Amino acid sequence: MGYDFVAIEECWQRHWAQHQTFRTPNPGDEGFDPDKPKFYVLDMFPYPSGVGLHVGHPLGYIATDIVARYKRMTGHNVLHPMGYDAFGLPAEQFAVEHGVHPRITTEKNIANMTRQLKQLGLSYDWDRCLATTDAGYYRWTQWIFLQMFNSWYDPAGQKARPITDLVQLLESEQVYIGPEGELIDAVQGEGLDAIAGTPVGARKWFELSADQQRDVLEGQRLAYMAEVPVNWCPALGTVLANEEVTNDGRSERGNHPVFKRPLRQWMLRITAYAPRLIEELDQVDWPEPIKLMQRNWVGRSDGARVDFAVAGSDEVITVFTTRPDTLFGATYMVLAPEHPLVETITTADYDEAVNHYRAQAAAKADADRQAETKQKTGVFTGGYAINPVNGEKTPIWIADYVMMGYGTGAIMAVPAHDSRDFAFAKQFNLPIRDVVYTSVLGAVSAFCQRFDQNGQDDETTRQMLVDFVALCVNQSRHDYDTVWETVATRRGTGESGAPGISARGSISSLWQDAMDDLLHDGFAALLTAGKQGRLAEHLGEAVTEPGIGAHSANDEISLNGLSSDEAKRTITAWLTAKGLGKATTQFKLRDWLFSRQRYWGEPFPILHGPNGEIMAIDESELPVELPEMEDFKLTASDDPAAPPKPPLGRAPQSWRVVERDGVRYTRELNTMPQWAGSCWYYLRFLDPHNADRFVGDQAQQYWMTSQGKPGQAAQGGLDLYVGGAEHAVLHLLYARFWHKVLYDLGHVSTPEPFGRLFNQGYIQAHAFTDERGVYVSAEKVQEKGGKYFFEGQEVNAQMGKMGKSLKNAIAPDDICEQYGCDTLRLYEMYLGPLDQSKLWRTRDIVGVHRFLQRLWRNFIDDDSETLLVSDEPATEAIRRKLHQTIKRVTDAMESMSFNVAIAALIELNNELVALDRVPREAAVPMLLCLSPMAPHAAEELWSRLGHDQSLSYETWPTYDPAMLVEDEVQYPVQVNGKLKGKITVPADADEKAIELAALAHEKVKSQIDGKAIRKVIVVKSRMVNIVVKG
RNA sequence: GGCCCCGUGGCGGAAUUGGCAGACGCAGCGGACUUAAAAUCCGCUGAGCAGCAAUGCUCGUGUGGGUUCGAGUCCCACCGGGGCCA
Repeated sequence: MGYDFVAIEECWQRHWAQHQTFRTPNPGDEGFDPDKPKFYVLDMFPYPSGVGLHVGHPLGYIATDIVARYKRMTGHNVLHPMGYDAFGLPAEQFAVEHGVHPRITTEKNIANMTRQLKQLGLSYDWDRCLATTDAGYYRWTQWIFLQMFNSWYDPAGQKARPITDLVQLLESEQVYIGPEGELIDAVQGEGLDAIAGTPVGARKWFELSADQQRDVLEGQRLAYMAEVPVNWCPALGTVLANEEVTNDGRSERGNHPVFKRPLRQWMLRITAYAPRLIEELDQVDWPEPIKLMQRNWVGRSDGARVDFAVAGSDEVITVFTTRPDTLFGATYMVLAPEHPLVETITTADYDEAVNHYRAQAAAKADADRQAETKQKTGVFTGGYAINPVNGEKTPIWIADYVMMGYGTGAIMAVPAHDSRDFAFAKQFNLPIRDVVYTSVLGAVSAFCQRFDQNGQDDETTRQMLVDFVALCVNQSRHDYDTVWETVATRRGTGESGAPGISARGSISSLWQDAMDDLLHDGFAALLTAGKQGRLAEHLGEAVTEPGIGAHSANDEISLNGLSSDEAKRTITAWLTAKGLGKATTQFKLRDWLFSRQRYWGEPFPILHGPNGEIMAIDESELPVELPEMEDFKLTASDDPAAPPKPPLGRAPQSWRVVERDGVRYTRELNTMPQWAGSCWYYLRFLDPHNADRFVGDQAQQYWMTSQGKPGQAAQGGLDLYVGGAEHAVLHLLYARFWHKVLYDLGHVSTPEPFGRLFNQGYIQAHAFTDERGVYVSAEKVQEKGGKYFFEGQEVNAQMGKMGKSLKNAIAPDDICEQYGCDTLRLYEMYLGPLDQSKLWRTRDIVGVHRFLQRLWRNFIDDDSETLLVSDEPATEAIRRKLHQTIKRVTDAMESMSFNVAIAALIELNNELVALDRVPREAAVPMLLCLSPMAPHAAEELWSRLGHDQSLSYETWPTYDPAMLVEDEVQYPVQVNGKLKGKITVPADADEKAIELAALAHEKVKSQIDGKAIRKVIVVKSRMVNIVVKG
């Protein structure tokens, strides 16, 4: 009969289901053991797609399953759930095309995916399975939204607080309202004018009308409505978040064009959390690249706000710059075309040109405006601003490379030290003035100041320049006068170069090349540029590196000679003292656009009143269920100006209109984006059936808080979260934000949700294109002599991430049928390191399948079906191999190097092949070691060994370190680092004995014969190295 | 353009973190069993040179330098592939 994987796998999957082997009790439940440490391991939330899984999907699921099974055997309470992120576009599109309600499609897809997952033998606690589309789930998604709606971010306490707290602060006049509706702390008097008493322009709460009071609160809520420029995608009929738009201004889903247009939409105030989203990354154990991507996305930049007075007016242009050290080099200013001051500043002569340009800019997409390759455009306004550091009149331009959405919508342009400003200045002939020098340019500049060619030939001059620069830079010298003396003297004596320069010819020639770049127009040009402080212009590009300040001084301060960091501090302090500016931190992150014009999403728990007032639905009335509808047609359109029409606008009036106290309200017709449901699902898994609360306190505290036990995420949160790197900024950023809000409001007990994150790589596969470049089904491609053919035609082979779009998907169902899921599990893990992308090759599967067959034959006689396991003790050699294997597998489990664990088990199994009977003392631990990876085969053999219970909760085998120590150790002997021979000495030999043995080795003797032994290095139980000379 | 990650046999990949490079698997070659094939079992398999042979020598982890008694591993520069941001 042999290894009958079909029967075995069916049998054990049924067994686990019937015995609820993997049901995990919560604290307080029957069967819960409070003495065990917890381990929460989770896969990223999958979308139940209609085409089902391909073999790339389960890669992470198999890995987490192995970890879950391993952790159960090492005495942890393991929480390992699975569920579905089931709202989203495809089901809705399917509904449009086929008239099937999205709920039906979704349920069907979920059922299929569950079947596929169960077929892989994954040890999920299926009792905890959930879908974001369940009313019992999205009820709490809506509840969390209300938490945000009813909260504000207290900048003083750096945390979210109930909005009622703010009302109290306002009523008690601890907080005033500023002219722009901003909050002003009455005690601290935030703001420049607030020295004592009520700050200028600030109002008290009672001075406001009810409408004004409402507006102030709306302006503070974490969930708020605002008219903002949004990413509008007419083809999808919906708006998108910044994170859902690609670099080239298209939708991430579907690759449709996206346009900017102003719309009144729901927003989440994620920007309030920008500093914490960066800082608190320090608390989690995540791959460094993902942390980096998050930091970059949040985009903190430290700099200064600087005020430029407009000449001949009271207006002030405020700019933000990260390079206040270059302020003396600001030779013009640029406003975004939309900047509100443009009209005031523009003089009559320039009115027409400015208006024309503004109209042009408005028609362009942001992505086009930012593209650096595009030629710079702009027009002069006729106005001038006063540079606060030197009183210079600088012309004010408008240009579309400056955008209203970033910073203040105005910049000071420093063409010498910013590439975009440089290109613009070149285009419009604006002055370019050096104010920061790198060490090389600093030396060149110093040389130009001191040099007078005086009839000397160019070659000598060039050599002097090279020597001067090389001396200054190589020795980091800034005492230019002394260096100048040296070089000048040397020229007089006819010396070709100082020692240390010419002696190191390569360095000297390096400088020659660098100088040649500067001498492209001859000496006179360089000298003039150097003397005038126009080296950047001479070089032909902006010098953007930090360096040493130059040409930057006024009567009160000087930045000359200061490093860029010192210069920034100095000038910022000066600006602050003068009331002309202030140190400021800015973030790239924008607030999260939270409305979508879709049907298949969570409805907002919000009502709109007849006068535009917003009213939240009471918690007790949740959930707001999606209305039944039959017409899901999208109002997609090619016209960017067409107004968005949410499908819920066609919902029955009985749903849309709600009466409260005699007032008719209409429901919010937008729905939440798909990311909403995945922002907190890991919390619902802790207590999925709780009808009274989004998650019970006890469960939340137990599963989310680290008990400081080995293996747990030290900082709390999930102990292991596994998924693809594509969620680096979207899901992981959004979920951290929600979690922090819940934390601030006291609903969860850790500041971070995911203590440890692991990114699995992709599975790649060959993909094939025909001569038109169209992908053809990889299944039907045949190989002949290194070439590939599809239906007789030769096709091009490529590599790509497995998936539908490349037509190279392979379904796990087929592999399971042919080899069994234990083989599939082993193969996927054996492919290579989990975090790397790797190539799928179906023909390699036989390798691990043979391993399972060989294992089976070692345990069970093929003909008689009898057990080939004996109670005789194992030989010393087998016992050693076993303990080595246990160690290797255990270490590999801890580091998730499952490929190495499998290799170790294959080695052990190969040793057993030679035996007639497998000793029980080896068989038992071997099966336990194998069981996380190939659980069905392991369970079956375990039961054949006479056990009547599943091995899922057996204790993980331990190894005896003494068994790893050999009696005799082989040492490689090197001579001068090269392997020359091997010696075998007793394990307890001391270093002297090892050394003597090594020196006595015949081959070594011949190698060191007649040479002086300088040193012998003996590394205990490693190697010996003999260093000889001569 | 900036930042990050990665380059090891014909292929996927190991290498106790600076200490015998190539574990394990695939593919390939040879042998056993078989009427035959499949399956299975045994052996060989980085390259070059020398030798009938056992074996010996040399080279070898993208390239070039460096640190070190010793480098796949650390540092610098470059080349190539991938990712993120502009």
